[in-house]
Amino acid sequence: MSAAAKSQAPRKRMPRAQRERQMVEIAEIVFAERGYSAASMDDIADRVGVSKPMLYEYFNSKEGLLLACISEARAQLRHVTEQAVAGATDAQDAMRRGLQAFFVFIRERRQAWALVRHESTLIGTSAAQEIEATRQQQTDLIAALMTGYFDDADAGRVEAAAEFVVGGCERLAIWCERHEDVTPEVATQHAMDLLWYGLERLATR
Amino acid sequence: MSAAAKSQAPRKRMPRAQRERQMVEIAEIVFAERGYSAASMDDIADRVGVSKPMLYEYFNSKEGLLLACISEARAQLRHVTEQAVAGATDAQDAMRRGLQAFFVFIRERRQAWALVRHESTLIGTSAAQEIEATRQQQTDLIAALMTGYFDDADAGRVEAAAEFVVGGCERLAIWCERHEDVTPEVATQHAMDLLWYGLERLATR
DNA sequence: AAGTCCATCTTACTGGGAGTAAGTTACTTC
DNA sequence: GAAGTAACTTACTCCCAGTAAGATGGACTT
Repeated sequence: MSAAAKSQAPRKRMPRAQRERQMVEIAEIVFAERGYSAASMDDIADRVGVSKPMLYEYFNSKEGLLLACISEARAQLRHVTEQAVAGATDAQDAMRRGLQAFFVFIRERRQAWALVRHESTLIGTSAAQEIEATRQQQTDLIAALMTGYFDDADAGRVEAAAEFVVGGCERLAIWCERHEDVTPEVATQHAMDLLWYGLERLATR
Repeated sequence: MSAAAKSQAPRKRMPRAQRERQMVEIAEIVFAERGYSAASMDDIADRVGVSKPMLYEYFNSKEGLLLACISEARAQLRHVTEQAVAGATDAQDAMRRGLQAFFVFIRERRQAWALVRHESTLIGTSAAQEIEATRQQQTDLIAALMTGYFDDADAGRVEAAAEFVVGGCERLAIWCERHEDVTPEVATQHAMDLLWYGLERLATR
């Protein structure tokens, strides 16, 4: 065995929970850098320093592993957004804080965000559902916020608006990635400008 | 060979262009119904009534075939949107017509739309680029429309708004799929309401 | 009408990665 | 220190994307 063994610590055993966390952590990196289908379970297993059947023991399938990664990211996103909105004084403030939290999150956790962005291949599978559930979570948060702060009783309209906001922010976040100079603050400002006052005031004819 | 042979016409030869069209048509169906990764090239080849290497001869790879499907859909979307916006009288009218064309398109061409929705697996690959290019196309159309009709000289703001609109509409379209009763007209109305006048007028505190 | 050319098409394979069966090792507990 | 079990491994199978090499039929020439 070579003298310069990379992590030749004789492969310690570790409790399931800890190993799972480690696997998810590394899988997130590999999925994000190679893409879901190009990533191989053998590769992930190697990097974790464990054999492939362990991954299957804990996550059942490649998709199950992806799912765990997405769930993790989703929980974090939920947490930061709820925290941010909690102290808001009015509707505009709440919206601004929520948007800001989102844009900060996706900048700080690019890899996790990439998992959601580079949607799964898997129509009708649980991973696709999990990604949709993440959006649903954000949509619900926004819809609840609107229902709390706004007068409009039309549920359809509130839902539609919430969906629109989620989709718009997702796109805007991707746009931000192409423009290094656009900070979360600027992104938030753009979104608020549009969302709050609309396009009408810009129209000249 | 069975008497009830499904399409036992002795497998006619046909010119490349025509065969390609047929392949794309069938691939679109199979990708949409099975999902990209679950769809197999053997299956597609069978349904076309041709052997697998023909698919590779014409499209080089599975991803190449997907790419052809997406390009096709993209061209169609571009066409209907441009046609719709062409006769507009003012900014609001242009936006409304464009949105309407989009929502009609995705209702009428669900399969094609599903290809774009169920994003590829393939980070950094040409199929992912092609999907992004489709969004870019729509973003550019909207940005051009805004630049033509609005006063705002800030390019960043116009781009951000266009991105937001594209993302919002994409989400709204998916929301529509879950609500059979939401017609393209209603979807357009929701989008216009939000986009044009913003949320401010709804806020009560 | 027979020969030549090449686009269309086929059979029969390789390689790689997802998923698994069955067995092995180290830690805990009595 | 023996038993029991959680953590782990080796060594496979099978499926599917992609390919090498060759067969076939139609169009065009002479």
